[in-house]
Amino acid sequence: MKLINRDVDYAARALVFMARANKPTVSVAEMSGKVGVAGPFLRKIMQKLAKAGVVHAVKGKGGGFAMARRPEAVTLRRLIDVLQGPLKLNDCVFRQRICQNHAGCVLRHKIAGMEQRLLAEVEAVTVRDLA
Amino acid sequence: MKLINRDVDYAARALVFMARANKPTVSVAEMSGKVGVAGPFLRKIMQKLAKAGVVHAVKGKGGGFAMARRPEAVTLRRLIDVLQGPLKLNDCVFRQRICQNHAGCVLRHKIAGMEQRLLAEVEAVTVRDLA
DNA sequence: CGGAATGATACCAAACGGGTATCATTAAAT
DNA sequence: ATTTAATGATACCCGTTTGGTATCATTCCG
Repeated sequence: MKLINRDVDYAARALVFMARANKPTVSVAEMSGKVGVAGPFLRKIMQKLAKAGVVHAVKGKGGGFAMARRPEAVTLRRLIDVLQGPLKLNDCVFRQRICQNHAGCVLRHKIAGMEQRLLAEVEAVTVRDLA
Repeated sequence: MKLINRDVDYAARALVFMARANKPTVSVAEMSGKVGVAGPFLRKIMQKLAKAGVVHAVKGKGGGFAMARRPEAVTLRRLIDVLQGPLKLNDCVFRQRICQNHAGCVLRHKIAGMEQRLLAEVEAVTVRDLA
Protein backbone atom coordinates (compact mmCIF):
# COMPACT_ATOMS: atom_id res chain seq x y z
CA MET A 1 0.00 0.00 0.00
CA LYS A 2 1.88 2.99 -1.23
CA LEU A 3 0.97 6.45 -0.03
CA ILE A 4 2.66 7.93 -3.07
CA ASN A 5 3.57 6.39 -6.40
CA ARG A 6 6.64 7.06 -8.47
CA ASP A 7 5.05 9.88 -10.37
CA VAL A 8 4.56 11.82 -7.18
CA ASP A 9 8.03 11.00 -6.03
CA TYR A 10 9.62 12.13 -9.26
CA ALA A 11 7.46 15.22 -9.33
CA ALA A 12 8.57 16.14 -5.83
CA ARG A 13 12.20 15.81 -6.83
CA ALA A 14 11.73 17.83 -9.97
CA LEU A 15 9.91 20.60 -8.16
CA VAL A 16 12.61 20.80 -5.54
CA PHE A 17 15.15 21.03 -8.32
CA MET A 18 13.20 23.82 -9.92
CA ALA A 19 12.74 25.65 -6.65
CA ARG A 20 16.46 25.63 -6.09
CA ALA A 21 17.47 26.59 -9.61
CA ASN A 22 17.56 30.33 -10.00
CA LYS A 23 16.31 30.40 -13.53
CA PRO A 24 13.09 31.47 -15.19
CA THR A 25 12.57 28.07 -16.78
CA VAL A 26 14.10 24.63 -16.48
CA SER A 27 13.93 22.08 -19.28
CA VAL A 28 13.23 18.41 -18.83
CA ALA A 29 16.63 17.63 -20.30
CA GLU A 30 18.27 19.54 -17.47
CA MET A 31 16.24 17.85 -14.79
CA SER A 32 16.00 14.25 -15.91
CA GLY A 33 19.59 13.43 -15.07
CA LYS A 34 19.50 14.93 -11.59
CA VAL A 35 16.07 13.54 -10.79
CA GLY A 36 17.10 10.11 -11.94
CA VAL A 37 14.40 9.32 -14.44
CA ALA A 38 14.23 8.98 -18.23
CA GLY A 39 13.39 12.15 -20.08
CA PRO A 40 10.17 11.12 -21.81
CA PHE A 41 8.75 9.79 -18.58
CA LEU A 42 9.49 12.95 -16.64
CA ARG A 43 8.01 14.96 -19.43
CA LYS A 44 4.73 13.16 -19.13
CA ILE A 45 4.68 13.97 -15.46
CA MET A 46 5.50 17.61 -16.04
CA GLN A 47 2.72 17.82 -18.59
CA LYS A 48 0.22 16.72 -16.00
CA LEU A 49 1.55 19.26 -13.56
CA ALA A 50 1.27 21.94 -16.22
CA LYS A 51 -2.32 21.03 -17.01
CA ALA A 52 -3.14 21.21 -13.33
CA GLY A 53 -1.54 24.62 -13.02
CA VAL A 54 1.19 23.59 -10.63
CA VAL A 55 3.85 24.59 -13.12
CA HIS A 56 3.86 26.77 -16.15
CA ALA A 57 5.10 25.51 -19.51
CA VAL A 58 7.08 27.54 -22.01
CA LYS A 59 7.36 26.00 -25.44
CA GLY A 60 10.02 26.60 -28.04
CA LYS A 61 13.73 27.02 -27.92
CA GLY A 62 14.99 28.09 -24.53
CA GLY A 63 11.70 27.05 -23.02
CA GLY A 64 10.94 24.60 -20.26
CA PHE A 65 8.92 24.63 -17.07
CA ALA A 66 8.62 27.15 -14.30
CA MET A 67 6.88 26.91 -10.96
CA ALA A 68 3.52 28.62 -11.11
CA ARG A 69 3.39 29.17 -7.37
CA ARG A 70 5.82 29.59 -4.55
CA PRO A 71 7.26 26.33 -3.17
CA GLU A 72 5.43 26.74 0.14
CA ALA A 73 2.14 26.92 -1.77
CA VAL A 74 2.56 23.53 -3.41
CA THR A 75 1.44 20.80 -1.05
CA LEU A 76 2.07 17.09 -1.19
CA ARG A 77 -1.67 16.65 -1.25
CA ARG A 78 -1.91 18.60 -4.46
CA LEU A 79 0.72 16.41 -6.11
CA ILE A 80 -1.11 13.30 -5.01
CA ASP A 81 -4.41 14.63 -6.28
CA VAL A 82 -2.95 15.51 -9.66
CA LEU A 83 -0.73 12.52 -10.24
CA GLN A 84 -2.50 9.60 -8.66
CA GLY A 85 -5.98 10.81 -7.95
CA PRO A 86 -7.62 11.88 -4.72
CA LEU A 87 -6.53 10.11 -1.60
CA LYS A 88 -9.35 7.76 -0.68
CA LEU A 89 -8.52 5.06 1.80
CA ASN A 90 -11.87 3.42 1.14
CA ASP A 91 -11.34 3.46 -2.58
CA CYS A 92 -13.24 0.89 -4.55
CA VAL A 93 -13.98 -1.48 -1.73
CA PHE A 94 -17.59 -2.40 -2.19
CA ARG A 95 -18.80 0.49 -4.23
CA GLN A 96 -22.02 -1.31 -4.66
CA ARG A 97 -24.22 -2.39 -1.78
CA ILE A 98 -22.47 -0.13 0.67
CA CYS A 99 -23.30 -0.74 4.28
CA GLN A 100 -25.67 -3.64 3.95
CA ASN A 101 -24.07 -4.95 7.04
CA HIS A 102 -23.32 -3.13 10.22
CA ALA A 103 -19.71 -4.25 10.53
CA GLY A 104 -18.84 -2.83 7.14
CA CYS A 105 -20.43 0.45 8.11
CA VAL A 106 -18.48 0.81 11.29
CA LEU A 107 -15.23 -0.18 9.65
CA ARG A 108 -15.72 2.26 6.84
CA HIS A 109 -16.59 4.99 9.25
CA LYS A 110 -13.38 4.45 11.16
CA ILE A 111 -11.35 4.41 7.98
CA ALA A 112 -12.96 7.66 6.93
CA GLY A 113 -11.65 9.21 10.13
CA MET A 114 -8.15 7.98 9.41
CA GLU A 115 -8.40 9.38 5.93
CA GLN A 116 -9.27 12.83 7.22
CA ARG A 117 -6.30 12.87 9.54
CA LEU A 118 -3.97 11.60 6.85
CA LEU A 119 -5.21 14.23 4.43
CA ALA A 120 -4.38 16.92 6.95
CA GLU A 121 -0.87 15.56 7.13
CA VAL A 122 -0.20 15.48 3.41
CA GLU A 123 -1.71 18.92 3.16
CA ALA A 124 0.86 20.18 5.62
CA VAL A 125 3.89 19.07 3.62
CA THR A 126 5.05 21.51 0.95
CA VAL A 127 7.78 21.60 -1.65
CA ARG A 128 9.49 24.15 0.53
CA ASP A 129 9.76 21.61 3.33
CA LEU A 130 11.53 19.24 0.96
CA ALA A 131 14.01 21.72 -0.47
CA MET B 1 -4.91 3.89 -2.62
CA LYS B 2 -6.81 1.45 -0.54
CA LEU B 3 -6.10 1.11 3.15
CA ILE B 4 -7.66 -2.34 3.14
CA ASN B 5 -8.32 -4.74 0.31
CA ARG B 6 -11.29 -7.01 -0.09
CA ASP B 7 -9.70 -9.86 1.75
CA VAL B 8 -9.46 -7.74 4.87
CA ASP B 9 -12.95 -6.46 4.41
CA TYR B 10 -14.42 -9.93 4.01
CA ALA B 11 -12.36 -11.20 6.91
CA ALA B 12 -13.69 -8.46 9.14
CA ARG B 13 -17.24 -9.34 8.24
CA ALA B 14 -16.68 -13.01 8.77
CA LEU B 15 -15.06 -12.48 12.15
CA VAL B 16 -17.90 -10.28 13.27
CA PHE B 17 -20.30 -12.97 12.18
CA MET B 18 -18.36 -15.53 14.16
CA ALA B 19 -18.14 -13.32 17.20
CA ARG B 20 -21.90 -12.93 17.22
CA ALA B 21 -22.74 -16.55 16.57
CA ASN B 22 -22.95 -18.49 19.80
CA LYS B 23 -21.52 -21.67 18.42
CA PRO B 24 -18.28 -23.52 18.87
CA THR B 25 -17.57 -23.50 15.15
CA VAL B 26 -18.98 -21.83 12.08
CA SER B 27 -18.58 -23.27 8.60
CA VAL B 28 -17.77 -21.31 5.50
CA ALA B 29 -21.07 -22.41 4.00
CA GLU B 30 -22.91 -20.70 6.83
CA MET B 31 -20.94 -17.51 6.53
CA SER B 32 -20.54 -17.00 2.82
CA GLY B 33 -24.13 -16.01 2.23
CA LYS B 34 -24.25 -13.51 5.05
CA VAL B 35 -20.83 -12.10 4.31
CA GLY B 36 -21.68 -11.72 0.65
CA VAL B 37 -18.83 -13.56 -0.95
CA ALA B 38 -18.45 -16.82 -2.83
CA GLY B 39 -17.64 -19.81 -0.70
CA PRO B 40 -14.31 -20.84 -2.19
CA PHE B 41 -12.99 -17.32 -1.95
CA LEU B 42 -13.94 -16.92 1.68
CA ARG B 43 -12.39 -20.26 2.40
CA LYS B 44 -9.07 -19.10 1.04
CA ILE B 45 -9.24 -16.13 3.36
CA MET B 46 -10.16 -18.22 6.36
CA GLN B 47 -7.28 -20.55 5.63
CA LYS B 48 -4.85 -17.68 5.86
CA LEU B 49 -6.40 -16.56 9.13
CA ALA B 50 -6.09 -20.10 10.44
CA LYS B 51 -2.43 -20.32 9.48
CA ALA B 52 -1.81 -17.03 11.23
CA GLY B 53 -3.53 -18.24 14.38
CA VAL B 54 -6.35 -15.72 14.29
CA VAL B 55 -8.90 -18.48 14.01
CA HIS B 56 -8.84 -22.14 14.71
CA ALA B 57 -9.87 -24.68 12.07
CA VAL B 58 -11.80 -27.86 12.74
CA LYS B 59 -11.87 -30.32 9.89
CA GLY B 60 -14.44 -32.95 9.17
CA LYS B 61 -18.17 -33.10 9.38
CA GLY B 62 -19.65 -30.55 11.73
CA GLY B 63 -16.39 -28.66 11.65
CA GLY B 64 -15.65 -25.13 10.62
CA PHE B 65 -13.76 -22.24 12.12
CA ALA B 66 -13.71 -20.76 15.58
CA MET B 67 -12.11 -17.58 16.85
CA ALA B 68 -8.81 -18.32 18.51
CA ARG B 69 -8.89 -15.15 20.58
CA ARG B 70 -11.48 -12.86 22.02
CA PRO B 71 -12.87 -10.28 19.57
CA GLU B 72 -11.23 -7.39 21.41
CA ALA B 73 -7.86 -9.07 20.96
CA VAL B 74 -8.07 -9.16 17.16
CA THR B 75 -6.98 -5.84 15.73
CA LEU B 76 -7.47 -4.44 12.26
CA ARG B 77 -3.73 -4.19 12.04
CA ARG B 78 -3.39 -7.90 12.49
CA LEU B 79 -5.84 -8.58 9.69
CA ILE B 80 -3.98 -6.23 7.41
CA ASP B 81 -0.66 -7.83 8.27
CA VAL B 82 -1.96 -11.30 7.59
CA LEU B 83 -4.05 -10.66 4.50
CA GLN B 84 -2.27 -7.95 2.59
CA GLY B 85 1.13 -7.68 4.16
CA PRO B 86 2.56 -5.15 6.59
CA LEU B 87 1.36 -1.60 6.23
CA LYS B 88 4.21 0.30 4.62
CA LEU B 89 3.35 3.66 3.16
CA ASN B 90 6.77 3.85 1.57
CA ASP B 91 6.38 0.43 0.05
CA CYS B 92 8.42 -0.23 -3.04
CA VAL B 93 9.11 3.34 -4.02
CA PHE B 94 12.75 3.41 -4.87
CA ARG B 95 13.90 0.36 -3.05
CA GLN B 96 17.23 0.83 -4.68
CA ARG B 97 19.31 3.96 -4.32
CA ILE B 98 17.41 5.17 -1.32
CA CYS B 99 18.05 8.74 -0.36
CA GLN B 100 20.59 9.72 -2.94
CA ASN B 101 18.87 13.04 -2.97
CA HIS B 102 17.91 15.18 -0.06
CA ALA B 103 14.34 15.82 -1.16
CA GLY B 104 13.59 12.11 -1.29
CA CYS B 105 15.03 11.69 2.17
CA VAL B 106 12.92 14.38 3.73
CA LEU B 107 9.79 13.19 1.98
CA ARG B 108 10.33 9.63 3.04
CA HIS B 109 10.99 10.72 6.58
CA LYS B 110 7.72 12.57 6.72
CA ILE B 111 5.87 9.63 5.27
CA ALA B 112 7.42 7.39 7.86
CA GLY B 113 5.90 9.59 10.53
CA MET B 114 2.48 9.33 8.94
CA GLU B 115 2.88 5.60 8.78
CA GLN B 116 3.55 5.37 12.49
CA ARG B 117 0.46 7.34 13.35
CA LEU B 118 -1.68 5.37 10.94
CA LEU B 119 -0.40 2.12 12.39
CA ALA B 120 -1.46 3.24 15.84
CA GLU B 121 -4.93 3.85 14.48
CA VAL B 122 -5.40 0.49 12.83
CA GLU B 123 -3.99 -1.14 15.94
CA ALA B 124 -6.73 0.48 17.96
CA VAL B 125 -9.61 -0.96 15.97
CA THR B 126 -10.72 -4.44 17.02
CA VAL B 127 -13.33 -6.92 15.89
CA ARG B 128 -15.23 -6.08 19.03
CA ASP B 129 -15.54 -2.48 17.85
CA LEU B 130 -17.12 -3.70 14.64
CA ALA B 131 -19.59 -6.12 16.17
C1' DC C 1 13.83 28.36 -41.97
C1' DG C 2 15.98 25.14 -38.53
C1' DG C 3 16.53 23.53 -34.06
C1' DA C 4 15.03 23.02 -29.37
C1' DA C 5 11.69 22.54 -26.56
C1' DT C 6 6.72 20.98 -24.95
C1' DG C 7 1.76 18.69 -26.28
C1' DA C 8 -0.65 14.77 -27.25
C1' DT C 9 -1.23 10.00 -27.92
C1' DA C 10 -0.52 5.40 -28.66
C1' DC C 11 1.56 1.45 -27.29
C1' DC C 12 3.79 -2.27 -24.48
C1' DA C 13 5.18 -5.46 -20.93
C1' DA C 14 5.09 -6.89 -16.24
C1' DA C 15 2.89 -7.04 -11.81
C1' DC C 16 -1.17 -7.20 -9.03
C1' DG C 17 -5.75 -8.26 -7.52
C1' DG C 18 -10.02 -10.49 -7.47
C1' DG C 19 -11.99 -14.68 -8.34
C1' DT C 20 -12.81 -19.78 -9.76
C1' DA C 21 -11.86 -24.74 -10.03
C1' DT C 22 -9.90 -29.00 -8.57
C1' DC C 23 -8.27 -32.53 -5.87
C1' DA C 24 -6.55 -34.17 -1.32
C1' DT C 25 -7.40 -34.77 3.59
C1' DT C 26 -9.84 -35.16 7.75
C1' DA C 27 -13.45 -36.72 10.85
C1' DA C 28 -18.33 -37.19 12.30
C1' DA C 29 -22.58 -39.80 11.39
C1' DT C 30 -24.77 -43.92 10.05
C1' DA D 1 -16.62 -49.41 6.56
C1' DT D 2 -18.93 -46.11 3.83
C1' DT D 3 -20.79 -41.82 3.16
C1' DT D 4 -20.77 -37.08 3.75
C1' DA D 5 -19.49 -32.57 5.17
C1' DA D 6 -16.10 -29.95 6.09
C1' DT D 7 -11.09 -27.73 5.55
C1' DG D 8 -6.02 -27.85 3.14
C1' DA D 9 -3.43 -26.92 -0.72
C1' DT D 10 -2.72 -25.46 -5.42
C1' DA D 11 -3.18 -24.10 -9.88
C1' DC D 12 -5.16 -21.24 -13.02
C1' DC D 13 -7.60 -17.25 -15.24
C1' DC D 14 -8.43 -12.62 -16.47
C1' DG D 15 -9.07 -7.78 -16.17
C1' DT D 16 -6.88 -3.63 -14.38
C1' DT D 17 -3.18 -0.92 -13.06
C1' DT D 18 1.41 0.67 -13.41
C1' DG D 19 5.86 1.75 -14.95
C1' DG D 20 7.94 2.87 -19.08
C1' DT D 21 8.93 3.81 -24.25
C1' DA D 22 8.11 5.66 -28.86
C1' DT D 23 6.18 8.73 -32.20
C1' DC D 24 4.50 12.63 -34.29
C1' DA D 25 2.57 17.34 -33.90
C1' DT D 26 3.16 22.03 -32.25
C1' DT D 27 5.30 26.06 -30.73
C1' DC D 28 8.75 29.62 -30.76
C1' DC D 29 13.54 31.58 -30.45
C1' DG D 30 17.40 32.86 -33.30
